[in-house]
Amino acid sequence: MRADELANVRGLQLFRDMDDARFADLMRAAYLQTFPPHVQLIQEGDRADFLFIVTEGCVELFAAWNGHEITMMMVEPGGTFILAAVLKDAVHLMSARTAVKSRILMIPAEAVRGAFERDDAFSRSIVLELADCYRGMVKAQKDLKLRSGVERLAARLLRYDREHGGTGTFSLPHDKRTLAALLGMTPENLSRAFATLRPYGVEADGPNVVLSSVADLQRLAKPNPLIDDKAV
Amino acid sequence: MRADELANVRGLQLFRDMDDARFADLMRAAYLQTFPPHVQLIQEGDRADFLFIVTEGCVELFAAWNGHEITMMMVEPGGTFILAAVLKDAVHLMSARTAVKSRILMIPAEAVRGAFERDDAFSRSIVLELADCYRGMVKAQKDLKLRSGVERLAARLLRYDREHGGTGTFSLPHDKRTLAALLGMTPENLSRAFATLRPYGVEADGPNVVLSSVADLQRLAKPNPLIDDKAV
DNA sequence: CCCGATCCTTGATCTGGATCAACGTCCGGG
DNA sequence: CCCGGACGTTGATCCAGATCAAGGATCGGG
Repeated sequence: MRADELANVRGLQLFRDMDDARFADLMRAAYLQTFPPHVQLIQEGDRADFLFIVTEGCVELFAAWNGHEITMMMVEPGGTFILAAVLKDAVHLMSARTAVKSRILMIPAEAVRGAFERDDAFSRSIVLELADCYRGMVKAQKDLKLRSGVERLAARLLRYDREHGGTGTFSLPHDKRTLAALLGMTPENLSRAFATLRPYGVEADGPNVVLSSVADLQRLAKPNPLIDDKAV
Repeated sequence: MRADELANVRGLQLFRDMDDARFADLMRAAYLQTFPPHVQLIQEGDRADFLFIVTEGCVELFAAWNGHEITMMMVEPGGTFILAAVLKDAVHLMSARTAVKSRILMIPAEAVRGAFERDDAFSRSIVLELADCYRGMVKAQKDLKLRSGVERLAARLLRYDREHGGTGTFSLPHDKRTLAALLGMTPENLSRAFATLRPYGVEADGPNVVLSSVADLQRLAKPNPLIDDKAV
């Protein structure tokens, strides 16, 4: 593991306040591995053997039932996944696969639970991390049930713009097929949604997006911090 | 607070392992109150001032945006809500109202955070409780996105039956209007869904339901522990 | 005992989004 | 340099579920 990667991991909310020695123990037990795109990392229903942390690349969490498949979320660098299952020593509710080539830190579940039992600061950090995960799911649920597809796309574009500094110019973090799945729509409908947003100043050229009339777009998307703000 | 109520609260996952004195402190700071039906307890966007625990009755968590309103979940006796917001000292993402006359234990957020800081066993219990909440949301998301309305109703009926001892006879825990909202459909469509399930042995007479052909219903609902099992 | 309100059901219609199909564009490999 | 496949767009059609409308059933209150 490179020194800068180690520093990045150490700086995550989850590990920030952890005891030095305990953190070193965890890292000693962990594996860092690089995976090519589209490799399945976990399968829903399997026992949770590792806590995963994305250090580079991007991982898709998804779920399937009766032949359908849905995308639950995309995990970006600095993000963790499967924390809840690891702590409960339970079975995965979601599957995971790399979206692109990714570097993933894998910490054995046993080690995580051990640190959770023994390190009080760590167990408190876990609380905050889990609270964030939970609230993220609540927001996703609201987004999905309260807004139409076009509104979801509009709100998402505004969020991406905000996260890129609000310049009105950014490029999509995923390909459109993935973005469609993430927004809970088909690729066809995403395409149509982009077309619908053209009159609202949304110019999409491949992955590059320019928002030339943010005010109009906001009037349509009605962004709400209780749905769209990561930090809230 | 009655002695049996106190014992019930003490027995909850959240408080079970807590230090005796600390638990007494928490209870001393708490208010127990009885509310009539349809009283709004919290408003999304407001600061989280209390952790709520339902001891009797039933509370609906809901969210609104742009004039629509959706039901997020129903909290039954023994259930807690707003834990994540209290711990993060953040704003509510959901509103809450009593569905029926309810007894609610309200613990000041300050006291909860204090206990969380000082009582290691409590902070670990919180982790497990939050993990359950998170996984509950994941399951709800899967249920909603992967199944049709009829399938959701079928799976839900099977779950109610299971929770009532699997006798094939039970009564619905909520009125149909509420059940519809909980399943993410309109009352009209819930009514039609019940009609659709009649050939599968579902006899609904008011709140009373008889499942006369569980196997047929299961073939339709394709229940899956990773969606339908509370305990998983 | 009747009235009005609430809840549920049923029917008719509408619509957002899914599905099916075809086509253009880009890109990597032979 | 050309071919084949992945990806995205657009059009046509279909369907689940929402909406609109109306009619019973039940029940509490005057």
